[in-house]
Amino acid sequence: MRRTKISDILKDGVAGNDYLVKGWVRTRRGSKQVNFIALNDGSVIHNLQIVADVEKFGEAILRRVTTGASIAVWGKLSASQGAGQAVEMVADKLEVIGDCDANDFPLQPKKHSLEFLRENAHLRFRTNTFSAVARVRHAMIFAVHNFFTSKGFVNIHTPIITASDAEGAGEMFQVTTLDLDKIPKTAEGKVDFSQDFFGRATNLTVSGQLEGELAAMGLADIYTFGPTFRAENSNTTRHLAEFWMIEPEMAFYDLDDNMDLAEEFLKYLINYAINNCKDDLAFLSNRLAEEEKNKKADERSMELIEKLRFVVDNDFVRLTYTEAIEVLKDSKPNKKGQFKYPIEGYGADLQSEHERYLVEKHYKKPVILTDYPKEIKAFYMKLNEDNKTVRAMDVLFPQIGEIIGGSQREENYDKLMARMNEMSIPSDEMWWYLDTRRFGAVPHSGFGLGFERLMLFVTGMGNIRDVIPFPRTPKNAEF
RNA sequence: UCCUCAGUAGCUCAGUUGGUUAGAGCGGCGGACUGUUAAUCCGUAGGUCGUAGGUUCAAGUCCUACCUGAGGAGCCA
Repeated sequence: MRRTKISDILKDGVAGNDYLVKGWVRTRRGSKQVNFIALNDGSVIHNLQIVADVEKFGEAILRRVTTGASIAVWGKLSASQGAGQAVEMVADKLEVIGDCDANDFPLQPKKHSLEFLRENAHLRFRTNTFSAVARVRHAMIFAVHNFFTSKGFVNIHTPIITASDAEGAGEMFQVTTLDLDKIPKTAEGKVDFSQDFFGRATNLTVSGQLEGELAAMGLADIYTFGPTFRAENSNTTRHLAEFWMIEPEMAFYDLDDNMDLAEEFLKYLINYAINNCKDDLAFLSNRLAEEEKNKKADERSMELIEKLRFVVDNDFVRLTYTEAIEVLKDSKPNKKGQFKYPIEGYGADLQSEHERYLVEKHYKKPVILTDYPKEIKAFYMKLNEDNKTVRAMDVLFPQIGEIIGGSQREENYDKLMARMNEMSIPSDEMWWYLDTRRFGAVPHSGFGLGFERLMLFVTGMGNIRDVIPFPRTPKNAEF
């Protein structure tokens, strides 16, 4: 008999039919006569209840059916006599596939803290919360490719090892095969990278954008979806040293086209989750409510699915940095001195507290801020007519802040060179990037979406380390 | 990196102004129980109180340093 997944049994299993299921035991309970086994195989958040007659199987084998053990069960599906589940399986035959010493197994049939599960990242796939997150994560990965495929975008694998250290997106991890105990030095006493594997200094990528732009200057609409590495010593609930980023890059798109795409993209992804991850989202919604039940009413977040619907159903607010500064300057917290960093006027770098005020208090919906002062943005962003601001856009979400950062790119060779010189970007190393501005340059735009930040929003989880299987953060690369 | 808080049994936590043999619930183990829903009931084992110093007659409790974790900030996605 072939194994049937529990998700399939719950969806279209026929009472009276025989099935074979395999999975991991969540709990076993019962009396002298009958045992109930909650079995989960990862295909769905729900367990299948196995009913096992004690006399039929004997104590010896049932004792081995402990929390965490893997078993195979042959049996007949039937309507459940007990409350709590519609169907259950009455076992005819039961085999223990892998024993699990209940004394040593860290997971117990009870609530565990997320911190504890993080320290047991190798086992947390067996928990409701984490398996739900993992399934939603997969659905979102699929939806990303679906969205871009439907729009005729081409997925590009940009390099993970890069020689460019000029991307300006943060501290980089160095990649080397040099013996760190015997580093070859040049005559000037510097590290002699000519002896290194690539014959030059290399790093892990902090962004696929520059290479993405090259591809867009030929394929027109491309996107990347790959790992990204930042060696920042960031210790927050929304930063990882290794994360996944989606970076579309579109020829002939101006900033408005870019914003339209970003908004449509986010709404598509969230809508996809609502329609395709119902059970997992319902569970995660409960989990969130449970976690926040001790909070004051006004500090609780909106119900998860309601929150997702809200984003899908409403237009994002779009305003320029300069307009945002005016709003913030006239805001109550600013006048009452409640901001740690008071807003004086144009030029201020917006802090988290300001972004949160705009998104969570003032507009109460996602906000796209555009046209930031050039001083606080990257060199490649297109300069506006005013010579002061650049065509940047940040999409700000409640709780998580910046979920997307993007811009229209500077396609004018001279202006780009000027900006690079102003910001001391070594243009000679970037000859290949500059070449696109020499040969058939076109207006183009793109953005980067932090995949795990999207996951935070969709799942309602509070810590980015819980929406990626094996988080990489400062001092943590255990698994 | 900075600020704040925390580290006591396998897990979640309590431990009163420093004062006898450090507690609970859950989990484990043993037993009871005719269908359970994190089952219930009875019994039982289990702790160098994060590490290293220091103050004191006496430290889980006070002080210092370090380690680890969490939350916030910065950097950003």
